[in-house]
Amino acid sequence: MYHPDVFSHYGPSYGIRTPHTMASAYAPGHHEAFRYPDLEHTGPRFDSLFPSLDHHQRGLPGPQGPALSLPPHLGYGQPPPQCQASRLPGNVKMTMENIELWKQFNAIGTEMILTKAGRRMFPQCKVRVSGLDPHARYMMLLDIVAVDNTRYKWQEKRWEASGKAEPQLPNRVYIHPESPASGEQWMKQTISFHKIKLTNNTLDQMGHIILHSMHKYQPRFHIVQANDVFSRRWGGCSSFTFPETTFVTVTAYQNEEITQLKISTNPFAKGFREDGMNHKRERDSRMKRKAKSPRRETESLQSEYKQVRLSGPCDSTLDEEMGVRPLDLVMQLPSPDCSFHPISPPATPSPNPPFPRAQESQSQEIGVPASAEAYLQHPAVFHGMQTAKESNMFSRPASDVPQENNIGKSEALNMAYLGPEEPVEPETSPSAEISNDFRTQPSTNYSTCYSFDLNSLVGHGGPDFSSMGYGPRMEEGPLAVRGGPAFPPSNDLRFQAFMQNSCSAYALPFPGAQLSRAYSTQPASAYLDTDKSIF
DNA sequence: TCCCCTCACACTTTTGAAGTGT
DNA sequence: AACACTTCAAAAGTGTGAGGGG
Repeated sequence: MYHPDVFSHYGPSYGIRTPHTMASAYAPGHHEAFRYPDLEHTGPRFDSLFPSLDHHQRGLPGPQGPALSLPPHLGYGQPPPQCQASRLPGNVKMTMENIELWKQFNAIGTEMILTKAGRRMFPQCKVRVSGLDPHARYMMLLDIVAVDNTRYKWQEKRWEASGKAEPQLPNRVYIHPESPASGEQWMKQTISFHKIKLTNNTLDQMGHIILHSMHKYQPRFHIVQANDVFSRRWGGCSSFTFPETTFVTVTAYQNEEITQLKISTNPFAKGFREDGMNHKRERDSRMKRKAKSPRRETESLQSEYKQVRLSGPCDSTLDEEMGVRPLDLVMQLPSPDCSFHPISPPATPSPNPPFPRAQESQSQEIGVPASAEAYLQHPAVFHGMQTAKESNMFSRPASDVPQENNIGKSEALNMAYLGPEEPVEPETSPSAEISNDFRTQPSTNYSTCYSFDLNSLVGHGGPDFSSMGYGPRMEEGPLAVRGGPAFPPSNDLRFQAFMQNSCSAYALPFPGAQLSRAYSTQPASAYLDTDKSIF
């Protein structure tokens, strides 16, 4: 599990702390929350964020309040608080491109492998969106949240609850590498999140998504209107989940059916198919021959290999892409209806069974993009880099910010759960100023990562934080670090996944490796302490 | 003893640099 | 010289199964 000591390289105030008492707002049996005292003492700063919630419901309590879990409104148990950004218009829809494949897996009980180095998801998350403004720019985010507070075990050929879940890990958010792109671009192609990797390595520095093994999770997709990834202005956001994409994390497959389905549908596992060279039968006979005569084995292998290649092994990539499935693995599935189904209340946690067979097959828009909101407010926290207090170094004092932006939030929250089909509020024109900029909301911790313009970063010697209201003005120095590599004055860029995903896409002058080196050789505090003249 | 995790392995696909042709 | 296409080696993505730790 986490220990503050092992995260020291993230800086002194990076706080993964020992779990404290459970938030009283959570129902009994819910997860044990991490507490972030830095945030707990924020007091009324957060009040305006959730005007329609009573204090005890907010999960963002004052000093005497219940424990705050961070991410504060992840997942299960209670409705997450309303996102401060407006929702995207109601006609924004998302469909899962390979939903049939997901359904096949879900019918059995999807398992996803976790490895230390990170393992890709299969099936992959491929979505399509519609209803976006073709000219506006959007970012696509994905995060993975625990579905319930239960740890599972594989027993008697089924998943059974085996106790309470491990404390939640800091939620990492994957930003699609093509973000931001115009609505037109997003809508004309399948959006694939295939590069996401899952790990059980709590010390992971590669930016992979950290999950616990033997737990149940679900991916969430977020569409955020933003002109660029560093923009200070964020427009509306909408979030979506697909019930079929729920999975249990494992370090080795438990369910033989899942293994076989993965082998038959994942091109990389082709070698383990009946006709594959890595099939058990092949391997066994190879081992026997090898034991007899190593040299002849090699020759025989080569000839076999040629034959297989010439005869053309079965290509299940085609199966997947053409919608053709191995007959023996097709399960009885609920009728596909992937139409958009906005605004569903969060499901009541039901630890068992982990995979209800007849789930609705609609995407569910999370009217409230729970952790996405928290992410946008405290991205670095989600990346395991710093506490909100730390990220608050560049935040404007709450008192400096007008309060009127919260008008209408109460209605928005109610609508999010009561389910009107109409958009919460009219969307601003893409070319117009995005008025609902929750980064300028009171009580918001401004992101140090995305909160300056790329132009200022590249062309003008670095951002002017003071003019942005993010903190002390950096008088000197563009990007060059004295005696070290250049990098933008944003400690959040230490999030390597972001760096890797963003550098090429945004043509940052700092390759991921360079940034990695820069950050790995400097304690986080060095980047945060302006006295040390890093910038 | 059991459960879960890690690692090395053999196989496959993907990626990108180098070479070749137009 | 520039571009498009092909080739090929390296890198990366798979499940397996032995072995180890708690």
